[in-house]
Amino acid sequence: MDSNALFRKFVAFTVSVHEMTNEMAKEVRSEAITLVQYKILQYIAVSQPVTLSEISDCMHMSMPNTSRELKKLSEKQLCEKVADNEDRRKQFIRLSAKGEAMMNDAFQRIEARFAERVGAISPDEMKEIERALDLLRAKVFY
Amino acid sequence: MDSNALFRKFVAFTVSVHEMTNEMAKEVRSEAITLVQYKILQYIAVSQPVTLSEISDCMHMSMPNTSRELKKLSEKQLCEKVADNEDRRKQFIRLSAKGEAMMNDAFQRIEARFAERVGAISPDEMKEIERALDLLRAKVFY
DNA sequence: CCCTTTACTTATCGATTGATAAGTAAAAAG
DNA sequence: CTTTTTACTTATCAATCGATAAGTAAAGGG
Repeated sequence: MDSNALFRKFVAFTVSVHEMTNEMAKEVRSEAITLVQYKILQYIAVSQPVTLSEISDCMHMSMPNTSRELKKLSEKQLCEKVADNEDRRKQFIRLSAKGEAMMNDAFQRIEARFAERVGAISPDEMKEIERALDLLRAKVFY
Repeated sequence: MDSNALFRKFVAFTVSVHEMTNEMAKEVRSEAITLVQYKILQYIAVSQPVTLSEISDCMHMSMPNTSRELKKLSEKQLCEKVADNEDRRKQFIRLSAKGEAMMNDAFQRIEARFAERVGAISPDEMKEIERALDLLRAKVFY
């Protein structure tokens, strides 16, 4: 297998990942928030505490737009901003209790779909999948 | 490792995939098209020929919106619709020569970034990555 | 042959989004 | 101690997008 064929496989793979995650996000997200806001909450949930700049970088949104969306999420009481005492320009952003509840609910529902999809897998298979995720994250999607 | 930990890893993984692919799409896509249109072209490139319904399903867009975006892409002469002789309600959608050229250019640039990222890998590592992609596609992202 | 379903189109409308300009306040650099 | 840079905010505006209603034309089923 040459490098070009591997690359084609990589592209097709990313298309599949997008298809599946978008499907899950659609099923799972509350109607109180938009898809963009859901993705921001998901990122915060996975990486908290985060700064606004980090969200902006990771989501590839401009700072003004990130700030606006975060304001909306704060107004909906789904996340909180805590000033950094070391550097008062910065703020650490975390999910609020309500945000945690919403995301836990969403994650549980995705997890149910994930479990259903992965099926009754053996511990060996689980390890295999885990190793594959680790490998790709380390070498490709870092 | 329990199933929940694997699930968390899965979520973090999908966030990474999104981050990387969005970054690449931003770098690579022509300003003549929107991000949504770029993703549609990418899907067509990987799966052609496709029907409008398939694009609609895979991209999780409604048929009217898919039809509209496809019309825009046709007007830009980036894709073509060919009626199916078996079932004249259907149409097969393909990239036009211009669309192929645009996507080949985009893919080449992504491939360069991919190669840079994967680095000078050994054939063994390449096989490992390939197997990981295959495994995850078969068991998780199908 | 009619009725229903499938595949797709056209049109409309409000909400979300992205881009940009301009500003604040704190930290770091000179 | 002034200047610059960093981190973030506020405001504005057009473009895009998602959702919905209504329609066409071909295929399939009874």
